[in-house]
Amino acid sequence: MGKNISKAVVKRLPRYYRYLGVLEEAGVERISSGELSRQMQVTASQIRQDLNNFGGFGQQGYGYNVRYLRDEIAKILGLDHTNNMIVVGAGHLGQALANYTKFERNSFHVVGIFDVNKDIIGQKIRNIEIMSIDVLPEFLHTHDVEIAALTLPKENAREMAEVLVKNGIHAIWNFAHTDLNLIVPEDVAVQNVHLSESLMRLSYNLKSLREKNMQTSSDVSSMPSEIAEGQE
Amino acid sequence: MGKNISKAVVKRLPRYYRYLGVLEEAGVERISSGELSRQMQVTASQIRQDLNNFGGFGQQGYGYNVRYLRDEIAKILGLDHTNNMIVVGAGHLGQALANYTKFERNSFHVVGIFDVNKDIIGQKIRNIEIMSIDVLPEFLHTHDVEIAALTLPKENAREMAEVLVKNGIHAIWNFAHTDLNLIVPEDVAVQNVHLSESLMRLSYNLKSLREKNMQTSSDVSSMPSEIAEGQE
DNA sequence: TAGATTGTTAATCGATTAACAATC
DNA sequence: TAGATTGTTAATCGATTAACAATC
Repeated sequence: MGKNISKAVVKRLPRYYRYLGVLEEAGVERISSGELSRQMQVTASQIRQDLNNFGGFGQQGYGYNVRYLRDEIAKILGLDHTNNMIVVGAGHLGQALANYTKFERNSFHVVGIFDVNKDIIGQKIRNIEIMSIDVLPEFLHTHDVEIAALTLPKENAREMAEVLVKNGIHAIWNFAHTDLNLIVPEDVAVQNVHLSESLMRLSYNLKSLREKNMQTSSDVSSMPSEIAEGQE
Repeated sequence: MGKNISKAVVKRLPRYYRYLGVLEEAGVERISSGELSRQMQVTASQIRQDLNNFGGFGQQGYGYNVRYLRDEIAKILGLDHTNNMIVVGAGHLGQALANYTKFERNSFHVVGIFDVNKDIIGQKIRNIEIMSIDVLPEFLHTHDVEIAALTLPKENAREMAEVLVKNGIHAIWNFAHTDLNLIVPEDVAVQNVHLSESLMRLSYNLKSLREKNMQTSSDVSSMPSEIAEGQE
């Protein structure tokens, strides 16, 4: 129990969950690690290793029962009960998150939205009123909130993270372009979504694919094939 | 040239870039790998190894010039020239991306937004008109577009990815809850932002921190200290 | 010059893949 | 039972960290 699961494994779990959902919807009852590995483009070995971190969910000669395995992963991820979430920062991104109804299928329910901007306080997003940051502490003490999505500019994010933690939040979904690790005690989980950084990685990959293509095409045409092979 | 850089390194580059930006704004001229490692909470060794994949940017006995290093990383990431981007899908998330002006500081400019919904076609977001998907191919042939952000429901995402690729897009920023790898040829870069999966990882981490805390607190109180230590 | 710090090689660590005995 | 496929151990691969000679 409580075995330390590597970050790499945790990163892959939601993807397994997604593929199993697609299979279940398609009416597939059982699947082998081999077949799943083909669909997901990973090795069957990795799938079996990953799952066995949490227990033996399969059966020799049969494979895995899709519905059962999916339910087990849901439990592992904490999707077997409602997770209430607040959104702190009602800018465009915060509003988009609050509007995204599909989170609810995965147990995540937005129960409050907060902002400092007086002009938008009182507006409603899907029946959820935008409230003033001033009432946030009281809200947290009177409601059962698991997760806070933080969509503020980086200037205000750290300060707000401290307020959240002080008022009992133990999970921060951080969209601000700053690191909270130094701010937040170690019993608080932080998951970063740094969109700018994701975009930069895309830009890097675009660039390096271009360079690779230019290189290989010129290699083939202008170089003796021996050297071209050597560079491959 | 064209050395294959590991994914792990590419993932860290934008974070270096961010920290160097903060340092430059603060007027810091030079920094050693040791000092940067303290601020970023990584090892100095890793910083030096990472940077040396791309060349020797430092100087023995001095460290790294902040402005110079930042500019070099910008070049590596392709931020030294304008990257035009379109947003395909003008839902809440697509609109949030189009509204996010800070991408521009990093060279990313939204030059078009597309949707199928006739009701919103013609509306403007920051001077950028929402256009019909029907005119997308023509737009791509008459404009210089590097990147397409894909913010459609998963049902339409794959089909649209094919259209984008057919019309010359080589970089897709994928927000749809589906994998495009099988759809897209290998000279097209795909960067996934699966928000639901990120949220699930947060939920997992929250859960496992809770379990760990419960465990250690009960260990200390109820077990002989030898065993408690052994489990630490 | 002496001190500081890089660039780079070598050692360690962890994650992935392969192999196969166990077993349904 | 025979065939299929898991669970798990062992082998390989890659990434991180440590160490230190080179050098500013």
